[in-house]
Amino acid sequence: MQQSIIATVDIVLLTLQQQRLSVTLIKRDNPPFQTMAALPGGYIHAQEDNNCLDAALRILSTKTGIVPPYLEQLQTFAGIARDPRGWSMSVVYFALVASEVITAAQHDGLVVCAVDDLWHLPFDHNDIIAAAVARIRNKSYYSSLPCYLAGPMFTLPGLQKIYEACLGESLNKVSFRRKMDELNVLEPVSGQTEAHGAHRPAQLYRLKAQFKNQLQLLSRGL
Amino acid sequence: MQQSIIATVDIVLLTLQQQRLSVTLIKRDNPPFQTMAALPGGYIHAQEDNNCLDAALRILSTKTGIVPPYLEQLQTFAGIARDPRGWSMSVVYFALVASEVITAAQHDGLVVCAVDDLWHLPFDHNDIIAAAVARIRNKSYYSSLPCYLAGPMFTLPGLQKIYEACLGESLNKVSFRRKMDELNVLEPVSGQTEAHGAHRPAQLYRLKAQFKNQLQLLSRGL
DNA sequence: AATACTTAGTTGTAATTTGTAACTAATTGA
DNA sequence: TCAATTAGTTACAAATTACAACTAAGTATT
Repeated sequence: MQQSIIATVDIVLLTLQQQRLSVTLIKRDNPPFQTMAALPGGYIHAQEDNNCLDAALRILSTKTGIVPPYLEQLQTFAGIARDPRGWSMSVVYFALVASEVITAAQHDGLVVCAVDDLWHLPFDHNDIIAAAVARIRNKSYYSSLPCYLAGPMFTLPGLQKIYEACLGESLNKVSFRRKMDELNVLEPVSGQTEAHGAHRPAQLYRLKAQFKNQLQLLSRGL
Repeated sequence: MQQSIIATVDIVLLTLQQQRLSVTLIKRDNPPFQTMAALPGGYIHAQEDNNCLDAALRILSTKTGIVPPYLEQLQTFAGIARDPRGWSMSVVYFALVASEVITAAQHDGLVVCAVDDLWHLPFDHNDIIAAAVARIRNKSYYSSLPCYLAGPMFTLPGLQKIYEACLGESLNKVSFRRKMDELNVLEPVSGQTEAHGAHRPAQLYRLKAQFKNQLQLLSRGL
């Protein structure tokens, strides 16, 4: 009745490059689709991975060297059609990082591509990325999720641009600031401002300590 | 590197009994936890199940005889601690049905229990049910999801009671009707009303045909 | 048959929320 | 000193939402 199957974890690592929502791909080392760029992924190790989140963190760390501040289970994809070797199953996570983190990761074969410019990818990775983009778009309307695409410090005008890139539409300045205020996840960095050119400098903000690493919350079951 | 694992599918089959959100459990036939009530579940069959949704439908049909009008992937649970036999992984779905459907299903060992009255269940099934309840609570604020807990025909005052049971709070009559109107998923059953006692009878409504079975939409990829 | 009673459904208005424009503030360079 | 540009605030208009009071439709009672 029961049967053994191979389960993998794939991660949609999203970031912002040139104000565009982008996904991180890796050139594949092994067949099938060897040398082609695809989502970072790997097998679940039942001995060492306490759960799928651990597997996602391990794989992401091994293949990219990145520990993301935000990681959330997206969906599990399974079926006969997604892998030429036959029936397969993948638990997919999506992660958010600032682009500097990807730039700093000196791993070989990393490709960052805007999600709107993607070519045809191996497996069902186009579908998976589309699902991840839909999820972040939707959550950007009411959550602080896009903050994890910003660096450790950012200005409100800068953060607004990030939200606009996620949502694909421009936002009203006052409404945006009201929403961020209600979310209550930001704190001003006292005395710190960001000057750039002949203008009034903007106040710098950062995530409050308790929101800096969403992984801590996840491991505590929230 | 890669290793075989056993993957199961569990289903949180929710319904409304005496205006209370309730879950359907089945007495277990086999160890571990033999004879104890737990979520309906079973092994994924890679040959016959095109994807996990198919597996969920097959298991639900086999164990309860029910084909639910609404079925959605909830989350995948994995880890060492959830099963005494060791590391395990389960793709969990949640389904919604009218209570008449469960009453009509003449399968042995079915137990329907209000989610607020649950005792300690085997495996991590309490956690799983809590996640399902959180999902439906949240979605009830903006979606037509609770409609699938009603029978084929229902009145607006009756549907409001269902929404209130899902949300755990009372709703304003005018606001509720406005929301349902905006959702645009209901149609009046012409000339049909439901009389009950010495009062003005209420108009009967039903889901528009295209929303009657959400499974069709899912299999088309929406 | 008139009326009291109860629930269904609608209408009008108050309260709240959201969106916009116009203002003030702060900085640099001419 | 002032023009230019972006940051941030304030005041108000528009839209949405919540509530209360009303009308409608049925049965039971007198």
